[in-house]
Amino acid sequence: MMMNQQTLDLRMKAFRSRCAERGLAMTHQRWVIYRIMAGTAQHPTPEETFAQVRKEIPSISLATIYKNIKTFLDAGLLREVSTPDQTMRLDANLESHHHLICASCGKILDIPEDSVVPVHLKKPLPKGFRVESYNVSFLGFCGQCGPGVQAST
Amino acid sequence: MMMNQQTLDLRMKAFRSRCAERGLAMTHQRWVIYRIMAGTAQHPTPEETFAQVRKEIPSISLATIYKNIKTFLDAGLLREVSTPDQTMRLDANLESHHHLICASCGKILDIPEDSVVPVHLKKPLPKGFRVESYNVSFLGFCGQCGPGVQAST
DNA sequence: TTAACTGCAAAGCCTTTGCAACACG
DNA sequence: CGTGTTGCAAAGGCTTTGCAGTTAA
Repeated sequence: MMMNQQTLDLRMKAFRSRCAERGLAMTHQRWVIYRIMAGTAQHPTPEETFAQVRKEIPSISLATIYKNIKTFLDAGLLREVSTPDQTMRLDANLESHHHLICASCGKILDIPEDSVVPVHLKKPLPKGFRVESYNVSFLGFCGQCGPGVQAST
Repeated sequence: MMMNQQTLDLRMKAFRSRCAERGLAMTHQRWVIYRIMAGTAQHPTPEETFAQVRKEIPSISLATIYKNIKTFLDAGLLREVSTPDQTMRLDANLESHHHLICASCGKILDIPEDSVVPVHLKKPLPKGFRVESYNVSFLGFCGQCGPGVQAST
C-alpha cells in the first residue's frame, strides 16, 4: 500500500475538484475521511472509519464521520453495501462489481464485474418492472474460516 | 388470499411439529407471528409484523416479536434479507430465490431460482474461498414507480 | 410440575440533530 | 466576509435484556 507524495497530491486535487463540482467545501476532515475509505477494500463501517481517521485527526467527532458519509452518499462518491449486519457498510469502489461474503467472519471481498458471466432471466419479470442493474452476492467461507470452523473473535 | 379452516389446521399442525423437532413450545403468539410472516411475500419488518399480529393479539408486545424473530432465525424457520434499509427484513420463503428491488419505493419481490440462468464465474476466486450459494439482487423500478417518478409515501 | 415463554420497562446500540464556534472560498 | 462545516451533547430509532408472572407439555 505504498503511495508517494506526488500520487497523494494528485488524488487530493482530483478530490478537490469533485467537491467543487458539487458545491462542497474541501475540508481537511473530508479529505482524510474520503482518502481512508477509498484506500481500503474492506467496506468499512462508520465506526471503523472513525477509528482510522482519528489516528490522523484525534479531535474529529463521530458525528462528523456520519455527516460526511451522508454527504458523500448523496454526492455519489460512496455507495452503501447491503449486508446482514445491523450496521452500515460503505464502498468507495464505484465500478460495477459483485461481492463474496464469508458466512463465518462476515468479510466482504469485491469481485470485478467481468469475473461473472452476465446474468440472464429465463422468464418474464412481473409486469411493469424495469431492471437497471443487478448485483450477485456469493456466500461461502473464506480461507481463514472454512465450513465447520468457528468464527474467530 | 382465501384459506379455509382445514388448510389452516394442517399448517398449524405442521408448525407444531416443526417447533417440537427443535424443542420449542408452540404458543399462540408464535403461531400467529409465524403464520403472518409466512403468509406474505412482503419481507416484513418487525414493526410491520407487530402491527399485523396486534390485530389478532392486541396485548402482544414488540419485545415478543423480536424474541421470536430471533428464535425463528436460529431455528432456520426464517431468513434475514439484506437491504439498504436500516431495519431488519424477514423472509419465510426458505426456497432458494432471488430478489427484485424497487430503487424508488423499496419494495422487494421474489424471483424463483429457476427464473435466472445459473450464474457462472469466468475467473478463479480468491485463494481458499469456497462458495456455498449465491443470490442475485436486481435493482430497478416497479410498475408504480418508474424512473423519475417520486416515491409515493 | 417445571422449564420455557410473555409482557413490561429499562437499557443499549447506532445514527441523527441543534447549536455555537470555526474554516473554506 | 458569508455560507458551509465542525464538534459537542442531547435526542431519536431500532433492538436487546432483566425480571416477575403465566403457560405449554
